[in-house]
Amino acid sequence: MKAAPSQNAVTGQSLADRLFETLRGEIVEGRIAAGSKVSEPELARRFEASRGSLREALMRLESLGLLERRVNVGARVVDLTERGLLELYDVREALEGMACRLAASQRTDADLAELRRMLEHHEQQEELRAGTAYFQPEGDFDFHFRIVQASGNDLLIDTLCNRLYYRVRMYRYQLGMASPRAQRAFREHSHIIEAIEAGDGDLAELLMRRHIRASRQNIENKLR
Amino acid sequence: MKAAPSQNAVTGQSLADRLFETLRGEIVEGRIAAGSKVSEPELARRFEASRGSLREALMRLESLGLLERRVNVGARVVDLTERGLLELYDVREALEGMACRLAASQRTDADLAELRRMLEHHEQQEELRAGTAYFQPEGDFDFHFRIVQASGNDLLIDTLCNRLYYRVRMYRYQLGMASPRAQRAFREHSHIIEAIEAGDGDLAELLMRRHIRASRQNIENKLR
DNA sequence: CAATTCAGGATTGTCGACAATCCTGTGGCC
DNA sequence: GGCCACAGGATTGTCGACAATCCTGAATTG
Repeated sequence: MKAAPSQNAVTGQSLADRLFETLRGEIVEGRIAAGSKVSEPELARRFEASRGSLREALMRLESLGLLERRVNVGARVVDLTERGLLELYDVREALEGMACRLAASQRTDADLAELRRMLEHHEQQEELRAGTAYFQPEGDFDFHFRIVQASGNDLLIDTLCNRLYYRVRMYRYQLGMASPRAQRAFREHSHIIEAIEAGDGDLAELLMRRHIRASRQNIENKLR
Repeated sequence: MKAAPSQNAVTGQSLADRLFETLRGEIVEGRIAAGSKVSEPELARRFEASRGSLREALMRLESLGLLERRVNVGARVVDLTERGLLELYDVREALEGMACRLAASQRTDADLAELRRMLEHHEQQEELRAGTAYFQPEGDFDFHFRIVQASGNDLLIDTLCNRLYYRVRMYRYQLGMASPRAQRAFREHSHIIEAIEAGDGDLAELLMRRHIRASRQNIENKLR
């Protein structure tokens, strides 16, 4: 009989991994305020972990772009700026446009079925709250997430899903961008998937870029 | 008089920073072979540093995509695959195309002067070795680097220059892609800069995407 | 002889302590 | 009153050691 295994062996991830995920959630949801300074000893006490493991988590958060660290000074949560948000939209437009193009040329039956199923699910939820101006952020998120997965490009998937999307969610949570574009966005999603089904990469990319650019324009107008 | 300051204060970077940069160079240039396992104690002895500082460097290399780490197993240098190289091209096509579009709309006199100066410099070097099939990798690199800088989008700049380009250089060094596209690439560069000067974002993006796609096609043909 | 078990060695994950550096506020000086 | 120097406290960077985990290969068994 082996000794009681640590949490490490059970979950297949290290303590630093768990700290990283926990802190990532708190930063994204704003429980740790944007722009605020984070103290290593304070967090180490709070999570009852050593500073070493915590530093590892902080370093990963830095590589995610959620934290900024300066030598001998410490780490701060990035602050949410209008410029940063618009920059995010431009990069997403480029990458998700490419994801659509690739998804259209490399599509599999499984991907298409998944996309169709998701769209029907969203349609259902959409009808339930028809008329409300509230936009389902998770539904929109699902859509973009699945499209990127269907691109089959691991580098693209990693860049968007493991890096940029956390920043996207951070802006969504904290600037609370409820969008009145619900119905229009849904139709746009539908058209994008149709283009992917048809294997029309050019059109799929064009529609996705328009979709994201419209969302960006919407935000830009609201901020002024 | 203060005590002798550590290297830290002199260069404004930590020991882990220097280890990171050194190791990054060795991986990019292949002195640490692609696909090989890296041992923390071994490198710690070699650089006469503690394992802690070295682990920090390794973690940054992981976030650069040059290393893959698995819990309780260790780190390996990523291996160079045809698929990975082609994925890189697709992502670059999307991002650098957008960089061109942004550079065309946000161009400054300083950026334009810099681009022009660089182009003339390349032209000079080009004539010196006219006829040779050898393609100046650094010149091409300069070009793409400067264009991205001129985009003014910090997220885009960071993603390309501080992440993807190290992988690009790793493939260039180790798969030694001397390209016979020298003259054609130079003309393409020239046309892209003209479009940026004219403020034509659509054209600038189109030309850059074609430029990168042609390079990708060239590599794809050579590999088969 | 092949497959399996299980110890030994090596490596990674985690921790606490020390030294170097930075920020703060207090005192002195012009 | 304003500016500068400077000490105190706190924080970060670095290090070595211990514990948990994984890989290797030899012994065992069918």
